[in-house]
Amino acid sequence: MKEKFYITTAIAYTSKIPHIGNTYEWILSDAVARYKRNRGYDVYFLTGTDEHGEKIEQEAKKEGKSAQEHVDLIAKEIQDIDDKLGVSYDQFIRTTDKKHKEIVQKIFRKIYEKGDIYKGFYEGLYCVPCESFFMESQLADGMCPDCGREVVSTKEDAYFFKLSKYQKRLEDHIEANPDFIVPPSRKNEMLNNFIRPGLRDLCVSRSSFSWGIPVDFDEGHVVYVWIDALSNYITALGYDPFGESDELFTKNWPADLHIIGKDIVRFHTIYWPIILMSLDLPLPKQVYGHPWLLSDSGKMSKSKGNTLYARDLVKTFGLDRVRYSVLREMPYSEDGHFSPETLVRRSNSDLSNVLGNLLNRTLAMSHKYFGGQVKLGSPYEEIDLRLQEEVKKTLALYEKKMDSLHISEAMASVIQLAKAGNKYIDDTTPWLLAKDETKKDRLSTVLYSLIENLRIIAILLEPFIPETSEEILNQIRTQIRDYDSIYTYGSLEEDLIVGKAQPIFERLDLDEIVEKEEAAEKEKVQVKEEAAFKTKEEIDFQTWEKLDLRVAKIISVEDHPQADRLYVLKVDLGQDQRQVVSGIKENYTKEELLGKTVVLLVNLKPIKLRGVLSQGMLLAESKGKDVRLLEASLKVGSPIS
RNA sequence: GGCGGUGUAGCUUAGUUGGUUAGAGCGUUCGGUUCAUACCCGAAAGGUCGGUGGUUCGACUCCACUCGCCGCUACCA
Repeated sequence: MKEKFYITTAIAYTSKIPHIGNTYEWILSDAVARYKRNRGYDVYFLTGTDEHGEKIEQEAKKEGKSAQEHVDLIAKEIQDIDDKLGVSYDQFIRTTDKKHKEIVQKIFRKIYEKGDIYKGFYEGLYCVPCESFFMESQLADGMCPDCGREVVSTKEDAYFFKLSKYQKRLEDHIEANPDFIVPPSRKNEMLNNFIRPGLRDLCVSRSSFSWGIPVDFDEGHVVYVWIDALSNYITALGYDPFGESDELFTKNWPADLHIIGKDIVRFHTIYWPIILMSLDLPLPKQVYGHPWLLSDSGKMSKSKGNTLYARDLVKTFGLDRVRYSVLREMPYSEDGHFSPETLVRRSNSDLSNVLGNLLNRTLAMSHKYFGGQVKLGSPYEEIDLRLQEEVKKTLALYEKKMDSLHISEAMASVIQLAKAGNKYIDDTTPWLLAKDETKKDRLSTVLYSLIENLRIIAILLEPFIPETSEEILNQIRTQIRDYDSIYTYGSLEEDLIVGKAQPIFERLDLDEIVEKEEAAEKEKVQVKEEAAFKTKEEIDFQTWEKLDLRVAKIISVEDHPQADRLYVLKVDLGQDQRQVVSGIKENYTKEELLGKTVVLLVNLKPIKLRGVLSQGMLLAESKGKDVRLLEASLKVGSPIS
């Protein structure tokens, strides 16, 4: 009987269309899932979407849609991206699925009945006009930091999860199972920052918004999104806390591997295990908090305008180049860097020059010398055995790296084998053998070795570049494609007629691509700017007249004593001087600011910012993180209208 | 400011219990080859392992301090 392997990705949050950095996780998980299948495991691969929460409710409102319409649309897009990336999931779960919602309600009730969830009060300081809660530390002189008015302490009903009850058990489990959280740096982070200092009871219900799964025994409360989202790993399998769970569940739980981003390790290694403990279920065997794929200019985000989308990349470069390069650029534990340039470089060097060319020259020679006929004409010689030794070494290294999730290094080991093939050609000089009729048999063995080598390489590359893997095997025309066959060197059929060489990866011109990308980028930015041109609410002239703007000169600049991103400025208004706190430290040095003539909104209500009084606001143009002060040329103190 | 992470050749990086000349790929330079997608093969140059101090017979590896980046967070009127 095959051993099972249950692997999951985090479910994608459906507030926005994910970029390549988000998408990376699915490719990574897919590579692991494919590898495990190849190794003979009965793999169940789950992915999906996380569709509840206040943020989604707001996002939908902004677009004038209902929450359901919004998530339907995004979930469809996400599934489409998965499909276009060749992600071989077995199930795509949505947290708005009826089944999921019902089971989450049962889970919540089960834990409540057990006494691990209790009803309490969410206490906070509330500013009625602002409709906001604040913590003691957020207050400005005991007043609302937003409007300066009084706040009242309020209590709101809420449910809490007794995390502390399981703290010791969790800590013991993490320590007894060093591979439970990988990489180890993440494990230490969890223990030192969260678990050992003590877990506080977690508020697991919300009543301030409604887009979520209702608590079925208390109207007005919805289940906290993380309880909702994390449960997907068992609801997808048909877990039933009260009755009989589906066979899918009994077979697959506990999960063998949760692959998630390093930012949500906390939820998966603290909250999730405790939920499972409360339900008396076994814990997942491993949680891998993978690093982030950063665009060359930093973490990808829409506001920076350097966003790359998987589908665009696939369209431009083809699926396997994208899969290959994101997986290859990603280290095991540190963030990786990605850009179209790195893709092109990687594709040319590894895929075209090393792999593609090896296939091409091998098949070309086979046809030139034997009409494509494969034969093992003479016994292996020393050099052939050395190549076989290389195969054996590669296999061991590859499996070790794949088993420990060092994907990029596993890939490197296969490319290394392709390089060994290229070297083997240079060492055996088939074109010289071909000139000597008596060495025909020797030549056939050389080519047999090369084709067998390629067959093995193709099989090893399947988890990363499935389309190309198949294409290589097709060109060789071998039917022996199972992973186990590579343990026995020489599984390749004899008397095979290989196909004609077809380039699998054309070389790409970096300059050309960059040019194209830049042109496309420009267009995109333009479109974005046009789309973004929305004005704020109209105001009447009287409102405008209320603004008192004056020309001011900066006469001193000091660092804010308690906030490293703020300056404390003194400005001269002619008849008066003012102190203004401003967050422009990232954009201006002290020297640059000193003496500048700028525009100040002088009748803005004064406020203390981290203890320092600020009497007004400097006007600036801002685009993303780029902030430039408006400079005036008039006399200090002049009003502006 | 708080918490955490990180700093190895021009670039991207490996380094799993501290042990002889710190590995690799890309890039660069030189040489070779022609079966091949002007590709491949070989060689070379390039690192005071951020800095200082300590533990040790011995430190990239452990400890302390320090500098530089990054993330979360406070704060950006």
